[in-house]
Amino acid sequence: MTERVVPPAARRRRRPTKQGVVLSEELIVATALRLIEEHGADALSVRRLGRALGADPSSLYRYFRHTDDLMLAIADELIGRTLRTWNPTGDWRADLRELGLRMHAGALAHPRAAVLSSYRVTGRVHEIEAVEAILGVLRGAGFPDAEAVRIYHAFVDQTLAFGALDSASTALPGPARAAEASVWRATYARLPAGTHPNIAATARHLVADMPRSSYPAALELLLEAAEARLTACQRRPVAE
Amino acid sequence: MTERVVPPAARRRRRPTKQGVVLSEELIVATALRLIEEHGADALSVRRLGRALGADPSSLYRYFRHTDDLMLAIADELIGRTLRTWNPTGDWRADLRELGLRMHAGALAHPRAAVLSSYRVTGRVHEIEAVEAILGVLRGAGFPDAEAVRIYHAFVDQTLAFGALDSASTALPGPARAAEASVWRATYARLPAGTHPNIAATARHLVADMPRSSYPAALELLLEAAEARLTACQRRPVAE
DNA sequence: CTCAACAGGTCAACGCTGTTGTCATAAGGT
DNA sequence: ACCTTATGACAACAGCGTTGACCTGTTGAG
Repeated sequence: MTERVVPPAARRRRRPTKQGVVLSEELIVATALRLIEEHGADALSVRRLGRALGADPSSLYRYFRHTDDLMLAIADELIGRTLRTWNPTGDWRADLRELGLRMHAGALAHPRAAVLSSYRVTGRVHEIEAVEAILGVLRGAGFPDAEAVRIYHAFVDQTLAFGALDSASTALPGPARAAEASVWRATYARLPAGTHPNIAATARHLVADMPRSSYPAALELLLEAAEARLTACQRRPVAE
Repeated sequence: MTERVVPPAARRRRRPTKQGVVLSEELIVATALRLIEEHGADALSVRRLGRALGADPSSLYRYFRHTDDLMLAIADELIGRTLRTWNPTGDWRADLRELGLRMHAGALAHPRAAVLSSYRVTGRVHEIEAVEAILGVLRGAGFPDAEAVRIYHAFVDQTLAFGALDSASTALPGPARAAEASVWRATYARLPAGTHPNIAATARHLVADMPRSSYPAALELLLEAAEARLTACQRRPVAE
């Protein structure tokens, strides 16, 4: 088969579909995001997307080689949107905290897309910008290269992983979600101290803490550990 | 439609399939796990599972209402297996590290089940046992109750989140997964220092580090931060 | 020892999915 | 104004989860 997809730069003939829509990579991604948000992750299929766009499903294969390509484009768009609203101040810890919380919030704002795209490495422009920026913050703070990459990796994966996890629970169908929320009060808080001493002793804290996301706390722990390593590095510098 | 699924307790007539197999919930779950292990996550479909069992696909609907039900049964089995092989030694840091790595490995071994079950609070026996055990480790180490719950929450969510994240990437269809692995070498490592100085400077480390899971590193960071907090608490005890 | 009830296996069909080979046509460069 | 070809449309394929209807072997009661 001859290559079906034409690189965006080479596209010139903007021929409308039967229903009068002029397709483009941007329009397709935007429509996909809208579909996901409005009707759930399951609503995203090539056929439904085609219908929503007013085009034949097979037309999309002129823009994306397969559905996976489309997912990567969606993921990159999400990264771009988040990055655009972030302006670092120079304080590495504050900057990373801010970016982490922003990415997490961004994921929660598009739960279904976040779940689908969190685990992809896109290699696209927005992602590259993000990598460059975060590495810049860490190296600027004085982390040696190897350590900077290690912290970067843990930071990014932690943020994406929690984003997907928390998105997944907010995306649960209504009743199931309510049931989950009450388990801590209804089940755990009632366990007798005799059989479950540790749960019983901390029940109050569990009920208060567990229904909320632990991402902020986990992020803080990561930043604390990173700072400790930084001072350790600076006290006794390592050869790279 | 009258209810198709009969509760396991009520099952009595063990009628063999045409190919002579006697079905059961246990056999179905075991076969599903075997399928996933032997032929990858994509190999698990109702039809393939039926074929592997020597039964008509629709027979499975006598045991599970839908595929999700089956996935949850598989997940429950996994939790059980993981807990059963963990025996704490008394060293809180080593014990948490061991449990975290075990849970993560368990998730990776059965990616599909992990992705589906990571964000659910079941409130079932195995889960309760795990909560009690982890809280016991932390409180035994000397963490005050509130801090113990905070650490527990971050620890568990981080483990589940990374388990799901890493599972999701291993569950990618073959070609997509290979593509991801090569992005760091093919795209990132080739960016010029002029436009992307930080990526260029750390390219070597990125290529080496990024294709691997960052969970072990993230876990270590969490444990380090926890230890720091513990010594801080012990130096200046807080009123609870 | 017989026999009716019914649990549980089977069959066929529905509508959905991603994907591709082929064809038609209008846009753009010349 | 023409010719090329980019790009949209169509039809078809195999595979998916799921369900309603049907058939049959097992079972416990009489």
